[in-house]
Amino acid sequence: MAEKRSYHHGDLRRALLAAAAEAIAESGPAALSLRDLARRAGVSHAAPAHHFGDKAGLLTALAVEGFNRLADALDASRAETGSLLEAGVTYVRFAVENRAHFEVMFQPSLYDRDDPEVDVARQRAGAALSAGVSTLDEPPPAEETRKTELAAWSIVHGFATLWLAGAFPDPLGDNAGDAARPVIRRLFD
Amino acid sequence: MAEKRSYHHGDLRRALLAAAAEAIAESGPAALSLRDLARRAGVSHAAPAHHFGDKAGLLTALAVEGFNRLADALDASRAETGSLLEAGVTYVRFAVENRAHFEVMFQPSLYDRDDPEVDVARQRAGAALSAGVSTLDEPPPAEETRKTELAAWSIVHGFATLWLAGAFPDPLGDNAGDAARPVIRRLFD
DNA sequence: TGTACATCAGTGAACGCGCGTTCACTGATGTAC
DNA sequence: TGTACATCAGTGAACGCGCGTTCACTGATGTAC
Repeated sequence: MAEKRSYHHGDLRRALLAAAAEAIAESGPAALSLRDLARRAGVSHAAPAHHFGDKAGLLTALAVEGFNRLADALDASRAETGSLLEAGVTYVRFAVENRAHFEVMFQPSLYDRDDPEVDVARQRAGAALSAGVSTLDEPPPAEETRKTELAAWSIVHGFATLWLAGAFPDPLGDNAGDAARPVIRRLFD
Repeated sequence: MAEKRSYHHGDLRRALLAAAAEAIAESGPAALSLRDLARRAGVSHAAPAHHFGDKAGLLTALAVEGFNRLADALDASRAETGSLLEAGVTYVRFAVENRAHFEVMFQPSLYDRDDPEVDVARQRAGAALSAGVSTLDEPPPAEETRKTELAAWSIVHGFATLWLAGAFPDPLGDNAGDAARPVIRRLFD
């Protein structure tokens, strides 16, 4: 865990973000405390303030990281499959594999939604999402494109959210992406 | 506000639930404290414990109330319109009008998900949701029914969640239900 | 290659605050007779 | 109709705890010469 023991951590910022994601996955974003974070990272309790100022600053950084990861995943999916259905599956998989980031991203009261870095990252993700609709075999007419985007976004976001909340009564297996595929497909039949 | 001033409140339990919904709508479920609740209801800080034990107990009661309200709304919608599309609109409207309940209901780490009252209320809501699918003009074949249910639930849940999070970049008006209608319709075209 | 100095990351003690919880209490209500 | 008593809802003082924040500090790193 702590290979080199020195006064300076070396990469504390990254370590704190990772610790935050871990803590949030366990107990939710609101239960997070900077002191607990410092404990997890093995530094003094005042250290996190050096990098993020306060909790909102930390969560802002986490949101930026999350939106960028989502954009990366969607771009990669589009490059590989060129399929809106698979982009949707990717979205669901992202949410489950990056639960903490996902939860923070869509709870903007927790962070500084007007932060310019957040804005850039969110727009990247939004563009990656929109690009997926153009990959449809029969792209909808222009005036319908927006509704299709919203419908696609809603169905994958809803599925991911319900899955993470444990809301589905019957077991759907342990792979959220695979479970989502036939459900999302109904939108395009 | 406080018409009759007496030692006994009369309906403190209900007043506390209403105060909780108000506080949660303002700052989220995690920021809720029993002391703040007592302040809002104008009683001593130790009073809430009499009715709910602790915070989880309070949120459990709120979740029960929420699932029952949702079931009531869906049942009423089905009785009036017999339309799955309108049931979806009702779901979205419920989420926006009962934001605090909705947020708690789908964050089961906050309350006692195994509470028998919660279970009953949740099953009521689930049944009301499923019943909507049978109102489709062309009900899907049996083996497809479940996927249609999940798709319908996902799209309305996702739309509601994204709306509440303020995630939609462009303005969609101030009526969530009306904004959702054409989006949900895409699932049934 | 060596020295001096500025900069910066992280420390640790101290503080005040709101919280949940406990507990002996008090005031109101309901019931038995 | 009246009295005694049990029950229960709500009180308020007290406690210990983890938190965020502040601040003088210390150790490591980088840079100028």
